[in-house]
Parts: sequence; C-alpha cells; structure tokens
Amino acid sequence: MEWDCGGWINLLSHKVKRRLDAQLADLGITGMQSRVLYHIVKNSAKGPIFQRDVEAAFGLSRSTATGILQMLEKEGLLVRCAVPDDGRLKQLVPTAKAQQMVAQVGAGVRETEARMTAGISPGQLQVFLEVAAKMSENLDACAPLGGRNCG
Amino acid sequence: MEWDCGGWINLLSHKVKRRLDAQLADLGITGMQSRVLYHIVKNSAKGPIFQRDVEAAFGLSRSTATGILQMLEKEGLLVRCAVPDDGRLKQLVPTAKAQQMVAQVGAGVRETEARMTAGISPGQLQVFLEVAAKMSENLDACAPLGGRNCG
DNA sequence: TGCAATTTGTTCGGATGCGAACGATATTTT
DNA sequence: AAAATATCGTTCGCATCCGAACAAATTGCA
Repeated sequence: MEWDCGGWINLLSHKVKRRLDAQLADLGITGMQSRVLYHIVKNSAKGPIFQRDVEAAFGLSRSTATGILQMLEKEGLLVRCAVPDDGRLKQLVPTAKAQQMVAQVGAGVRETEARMTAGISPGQLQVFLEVAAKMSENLDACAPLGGRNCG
Repeated sequence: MEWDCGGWINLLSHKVKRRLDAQLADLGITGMQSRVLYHIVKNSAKGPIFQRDVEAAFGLSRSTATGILQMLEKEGLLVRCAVPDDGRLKQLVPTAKAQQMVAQVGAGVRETEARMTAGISPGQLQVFLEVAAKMSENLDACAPLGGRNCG
C-alpha cells in the first residue's frame, strides 16, 4: 500500500524552482528561461542551434519552447533569424546582452547550488546524479504512453 | 562557467509528472491530486487533517491547495466539514470512493515506479533518496527568499 | 515532375501553480 | 472588554506548460 511515485522528486523540483526563481527575480528572468539561454549560449558556439534542439534538451513541448524563445527574443537576449538552407528553421543567435545575463545568472545559480548541496559528499552527489540520469533514461524508454507532441 | 542548477532535477521531475499523469489519465485524476488524496487517506486515520497540513506536506501555496481540495470534493473523493472547535478550519474527510481510487492509483503508481527504478540497485536508490531529502532540507533552511504565502 | 508524408514552428484553449488582497474566526495584548 | 494581531481558507489575475489544430517548407516516392 505504500507508494509515493515522484512525490519526493516533485517536491524537491518544486523547491528548487521556487528558490531559483526567487534568486533570479531581480534579473527579470526565470530559472527555466535562464537554463534555455545558457544552453543556447553554450551550444551556439559549436554550430547553429534551433528550437527543436531546445525542445529535445529540456523535454519541452513545441508550444512551450516557442513561448520561451519568443520571450527571450522580446527581451533582447537572442535573435531568431531565418537560414537560407531551410525555410522552416530559425537559427537561435544569442546577443551580447545574453552573455552578460548568463554571467549574472551564473553567480546566483552557483550560490543556490552551493546551499542546496551543503553537507552532501561528492561521492553521494555522484550517485545521486547517476541515478537521476538512469531514471530519466528509463522514463524515456517507456515514453509511448501519452503526449506525442514533444521530442 | 559550468552550472546547471536544478536542470537535471527539473527535467526528471517533468518526465515523472508526464509519465504519471498519462498513466492515471484513465482514472480521471492527476499525479498531484492522487498524492494529496493518498496523504489525506493515510493521515486521516491518525487524527483530523486540514488544508494547512496538505500545504505543509507538499509545499503548496494556500490558493493551490484550495483548488486541489475543491476539485477532490467536487469529484466526491472527500468532504470538507466544519469543526465546532474552530470556525476557521475545515476537516478533510475521505469518502469510500477515495479508498477505491487510492487502490486503483496505487497499482498504476507501482508500475511507473518499477519502470523508473529499473536497473538501479537498492543501495543506490537509498543514497538517492537520502541526498534528495538533504537537498529538500537545505532548501527549506534558506527559504526566506521570496514567497511568504506558503508554509 | 507531382503528390503525399514529414518536419518546423505558431496559435489557441485549457489545466495547474503562484502571490496579493480579502473576509471570517481565534488569540493575544492592553 | 476592546483593539490589535495571527491564522485559515477563498477569490482574483497572472505566468507557465501542455496538447490539438494549423500553415509553411522540405523530403521522399511513384
């Protein structure tokens, strides 16, 4: 009779989100937005990056990704420009402002990370991350149930 | 420059939620609702339980808890009745239907839990849960930042 | 070539969660 | 006792995210 599927994980995620959003509120950006922006900044150096890559990396639906990227563009943190090769794609190009934002966000994030992991040994943290990754993988494997809208 | 605050945790939580909600869709209940209901069923045996207890247990804001409990009542899964001692409180009393629902949900939840933890040793899982609990605790400790609306 | 299927991103309506402001009831202080 | 304070739950408007339906562009196949 005892079960708790995802109870702890959702509770923890919930707290992380609240803490991080509060930490970043002054910068006018949310945790999710900052992660997406960081991902774009980091990966656009290696080659062109598109909305579909963001969807895949964060498990977001198309509509949600559209909204986040529109918002980031409106804030002047990136530009979505058409590419000649394929008229469907819009390449995501971070602006100089994005670099600043990423640096500022990084400071807040590291602070929150430090508080969060206080008193946890590197070894424990390692196991934690490995288990989390394995769970993520397991869930991908049994994905066919439900939503077909995201990659 | 490398940071990922809550990236993995949010991604995993996201996937758990999607999987569980899909699993429970046939029963007409969401993962969050089912967890709250289970909590009420389990704890109402030990003594009266109120909305504030739900808020504390799941880190929900007052308004969110109100919404979930109103919904569960509308579905006939619980009754919120006034108590004579304190006119502010509404005791949460699960119905017989709630017992059935909890049993049905339990089956689906155990299936999802099994899939999710496949290939993970009990020892690893133990560490994972301990670290998650420690992180949760750490986040509670630095709570004063932001929202004052929830317990 | 020409038409079907796929891919990419948008818009729309709905669900869930939050914070602020509120009314009602209890408790504490004066 | 009266007034200030605290607690409990509700309502409201806002943000985030989802899935479905859609338009535009590309690819694959006959």
